[in-house]
Amino acid sequence: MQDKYQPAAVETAAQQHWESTSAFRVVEDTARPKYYCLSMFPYPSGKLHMGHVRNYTIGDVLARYHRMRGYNVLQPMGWDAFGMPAENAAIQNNVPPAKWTYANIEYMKAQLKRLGFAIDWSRELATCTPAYYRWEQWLFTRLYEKGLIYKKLGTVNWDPVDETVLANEQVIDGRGWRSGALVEKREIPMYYMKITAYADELLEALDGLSGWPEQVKLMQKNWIGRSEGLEVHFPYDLSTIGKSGVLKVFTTRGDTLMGATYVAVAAEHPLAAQAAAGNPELAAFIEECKQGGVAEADLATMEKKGMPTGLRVVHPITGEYLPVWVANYVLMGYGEGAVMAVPAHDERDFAFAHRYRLPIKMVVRSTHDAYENVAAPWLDAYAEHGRLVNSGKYDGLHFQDAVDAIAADLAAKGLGAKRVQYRLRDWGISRQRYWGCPIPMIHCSDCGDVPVPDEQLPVVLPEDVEITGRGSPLAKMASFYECSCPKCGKPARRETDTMDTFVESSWYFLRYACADNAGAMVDERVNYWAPADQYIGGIEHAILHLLYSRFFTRAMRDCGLVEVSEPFTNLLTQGMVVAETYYRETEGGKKLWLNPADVQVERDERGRIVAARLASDGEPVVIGGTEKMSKSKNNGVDPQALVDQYGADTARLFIIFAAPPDQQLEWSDSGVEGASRFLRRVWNLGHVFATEIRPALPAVRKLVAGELPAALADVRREIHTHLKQANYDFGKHQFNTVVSAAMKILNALEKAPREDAAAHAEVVEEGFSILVRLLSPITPHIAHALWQDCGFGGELLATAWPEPLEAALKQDELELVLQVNGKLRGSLKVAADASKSAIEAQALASEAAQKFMEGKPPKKVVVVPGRLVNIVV
RNA sequence: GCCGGGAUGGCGGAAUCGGUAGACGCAGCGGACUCAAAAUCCGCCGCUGGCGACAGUGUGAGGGUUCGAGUCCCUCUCCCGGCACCA
Repeated sequence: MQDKYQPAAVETAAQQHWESTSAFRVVEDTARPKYYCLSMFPYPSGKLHMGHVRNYTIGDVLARYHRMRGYNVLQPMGWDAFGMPAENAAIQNNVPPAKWTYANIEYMKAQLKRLGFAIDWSRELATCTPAYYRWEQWLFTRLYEKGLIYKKLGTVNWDPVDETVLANEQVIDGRGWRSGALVEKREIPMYYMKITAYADELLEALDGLSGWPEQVKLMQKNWIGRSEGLEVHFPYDLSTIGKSGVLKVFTTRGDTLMGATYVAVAAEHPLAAQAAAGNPELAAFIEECKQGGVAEADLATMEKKGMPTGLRVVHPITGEYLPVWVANYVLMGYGEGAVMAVPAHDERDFAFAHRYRLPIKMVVRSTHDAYENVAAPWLDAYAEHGRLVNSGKYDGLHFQDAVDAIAADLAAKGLGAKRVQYRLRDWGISRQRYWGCPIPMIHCSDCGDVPVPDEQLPVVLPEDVEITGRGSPLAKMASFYECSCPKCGKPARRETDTMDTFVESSWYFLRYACADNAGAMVDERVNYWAPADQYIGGIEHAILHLLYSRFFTRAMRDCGLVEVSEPFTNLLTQGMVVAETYYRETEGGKKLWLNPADVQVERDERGRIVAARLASDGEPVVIGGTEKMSKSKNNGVDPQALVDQYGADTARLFIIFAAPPDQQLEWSDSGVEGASRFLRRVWNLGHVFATEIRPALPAVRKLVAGELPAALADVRREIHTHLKQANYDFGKHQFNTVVSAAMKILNALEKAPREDAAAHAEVVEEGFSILVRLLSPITPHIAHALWQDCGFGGELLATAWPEPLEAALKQDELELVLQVNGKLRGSLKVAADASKSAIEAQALASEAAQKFMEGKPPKKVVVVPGRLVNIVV
């Protein structure tokens, strides 16, 4: 055994051992409980970043811990390999997306291996390979035939200069990021997945997900947004619209129908187009509404504007004429593209009506005393439920009765009914991009849209393509889109859109179960492994990715492919990795971001940071605050450099110790030093144990006989107490305090008295073997080496997890806190089995109590067993 | 704008059911070892007052419930994540 800790040698040896024994390759085994430990697969962006290291370290800790608990553990890994960055890299560096992606995968895979994760690499998959996406295409055609995929118009960001569709991320302040052109909304035909068909099930099933964080379930619930309300039909006014018909709206405030004073439609609504035909001013306004991107955050924060159309509709109850307005805040993609406006009881309508001097009619009297009329400014009370006024026959009815009565009257007239509406919209999956899974459809002028037949799958994405950033590459490749109709054989055109990359990530976790099957999407092995027992990934995926995956699992269930409905039993959402930022302002007022590695900080005598300087020139820099590690802020710490300098175990230990998994992790170079120092101390104790302490072990063990000297019994109790705490913390995934417990155990072992060498050796042997096992999921390499070198016996991976022993934990005397009037005034030693009244008597008699009671009689004495005594005077 | 979350020493964080606030670590300060430095080891370390014993005070701000609140309730401030084409 080396007397100094040499991480590189230790880690290479351990990794070679695991490799040569295929330690992490796993097959189905019904004799043991299975544990499918899944981490979100990475996008192969080039190099691993700290977020990846954190994610996979947490996953690995769980995987290794459960393995020692006796589970049959699967921990797979793959690559979310389609996506925009590959196209951007292609434009920038003139590298084909496929080549760029595969090179990145190769590099990042080597990095993952260097970190020692217990991954079954035989199941590795990359979504950009035909072997993977052919099954996505196959499923697409099944879902299309089931009616779960359909085509309709969708709104996209259009860059008129580059003639291309932009992602929301590529629209900056309403302009295209490359061209700088003003972005417009444009409607194009797209394929949609009918996730709304599962809206109710996705919502209801949230209650059963006891292993998910409440906040994630709440976000999903609000995202699905089930609301009960009324669909109301406003008949067209023939004299202004010139034809019969009805304008449909949905409202959750059917009780306020009598207060509706106008209706508003989206700029793309047919009535808006009709009115604009003879009204240049309105046509100009509609054009204006089309400017800007489609991101909801932008739409929600922009100034609410509108214009009258001159058209009217008829109020379905009163028969009054209501004006039809075009408003920029009404969206064609939501519901019917029209809303009824009740300015007296809706904040947005209230502001709009004030701005355009539209009538405001109060129809609900709230419980709010001051609420007699709806005067500006807006009060939240205006939106309360209450009894109706100014509503004719409905006066006096409260919310639910009013909705019921109005719904009944609307139904009698055929002008509306109660309806459930979801905020959730169907999932538009068409992308006008190259680096994605081709949508397997063929457009024939005679037969219409025809799915590609199974025997023609996969539709292979050509890899010899030129990426320019203008237009859609596939739409320019005749060799790709020219084809013949599978039905009639005539020349036809292949669909040139690719799928949203969220589609690949919606089922990869099922494919891991049988990644080697070239003949089917999934096979019976999926029913052994699914659902994943633990899923680990960033909180930023709380809604979209997780909801799509839940939907996809159900869609595949209904195609008979899997038995389960929920893909992930337990969910752990990890926090971000953040680091300090530093910058200098250039003459143009731009910020030049400097990497923390190149900056030295100055501290005052208390250790507070007072200034920072660039190491290379010694001149000051501005301290910019902590932010998420990113390229743009240049505050990333390269995991590779960290592993090269300190080793994988130190990197893993620091990441686990620095913060609980679900909170943000603040990078700290000195914290890494501390982690490294701790591992050196562990190694040193291991070395001392193997060379000096172990030979002193007695032939007959006193641990078993219970004859330890009192001081060593205390050390042993402390170790088992920390172990108990660590096991509890493991259960709630609070791994940072598991490390704390390990540190406390090491402190206790180092300080254990050595007078009785034989008894000391026994306590250290037991305690150190606990420490090594406790650390093994977190720092597996050093644990592997120490387990061998200390002669604890057998393969560490196959060793059982340690459990605290009741005999070691037993205590005769407890120390209680003594309070007088809730203030800490002393402590109290009591027998472990003392009764409440005995404790009370002992407390009252104590010197500290006498002193602070100042002779007054006790009014009340609170005794919390094992904790404290509080005397109230 | 809407939805969700967070705030505890100089810093990261701990405190399990409402029961000793600051475990563990980092930084800092003092000391030992050393020719010296690094490494290592020992001690101190929330804030205010006090030589000290000790006292007061303290978990983003303000109120409340309780014998007792970091923890529960109400109001507010700031920061972070998501908002359907970043992944």
